[in-house]
Amino acid sequence: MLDDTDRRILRQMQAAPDLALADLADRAGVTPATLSRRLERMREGGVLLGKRAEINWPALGYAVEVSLRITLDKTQGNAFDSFIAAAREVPEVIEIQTFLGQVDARLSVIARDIPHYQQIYRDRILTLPHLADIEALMHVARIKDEEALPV
Amino acid sequence: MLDDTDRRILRQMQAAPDLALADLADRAGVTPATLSRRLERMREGGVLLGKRAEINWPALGYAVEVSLRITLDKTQGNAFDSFIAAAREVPEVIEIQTFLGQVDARLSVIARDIPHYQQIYRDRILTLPHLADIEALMHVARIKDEEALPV
DNA sequence: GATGAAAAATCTGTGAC
DNA sequence: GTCACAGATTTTTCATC
Repeated sequence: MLDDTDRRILRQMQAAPDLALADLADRAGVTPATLSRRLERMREGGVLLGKRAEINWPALGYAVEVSLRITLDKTQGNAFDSFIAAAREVPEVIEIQTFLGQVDARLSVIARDIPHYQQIYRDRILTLPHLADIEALMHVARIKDEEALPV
Repeated sequence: MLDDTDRRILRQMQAAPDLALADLADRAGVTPATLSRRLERMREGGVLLGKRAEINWPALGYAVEVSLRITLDKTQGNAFDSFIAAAREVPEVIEIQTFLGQVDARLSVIARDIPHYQQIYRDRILTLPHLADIEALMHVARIKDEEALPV
């Protein structure tokens, strides 16, 4: 379903996502036409989901990022679904992850500064439905190494 | 430094990252020429970091994702730096986040299946330097709502 | 100083081999 | 899979507000 050439393409694409097709083709050792066809195949196969614009939040004035670990009160019907639905509506929540086990979810929240974070926390997080427990961690850095993914 | 037009562009770009420039220009209510110039300005200003290809790991055969919460033994010199440096070298670690506080870092690890995860965990995670404590959470879903970001 | 229209340059996708 | 080309897209130029 996916051969070494495809993997090489994906690897190069992670290492240099903004490259034009011709340059990416060079690096992956194929011609642009081949690359174009393989990308199309991977998009159709659902392996390649699309592109995402990366925004530098601190540069935009959002200096603070906090990771919240959430446990829900699951005694009521669909606590999970209504919690997620409500959390998605909070603009400052930029990421939601859900888990199997004792902890139910993790939210990443961004804010301009600490007072702004406090305000979001009180007004928009603590008011989310079915909360049982929250633990907060102040974020320092996010590191991803695009060149060493297991493609 | 960043006006409403820029914000509108960023917002539309998050909502539909794969759109061609001309279509994006339409939605943001500017001409392609203006859009091109403003994007360039935001790239230079460091607000826009670039585009990133999104890979569907399960479709690629990586069905398991685990979130590891790491506490380090900081009694030795630069535990932090050497831990991060070593973690980056593990291909299956697709994300590293560091924190201020009692918990030091969070790693996202992907694996083909549970036995494969166990193998990575034993051979590549537990061998990382300066580990004091690890807590693992099995990942269920990752949700991001690009249409409700605080741009 | 930034914008819009149109030309110029570049890039992508398709068909033939 | 490759080559060459047509079509589409992006960037730059130039005049304008």
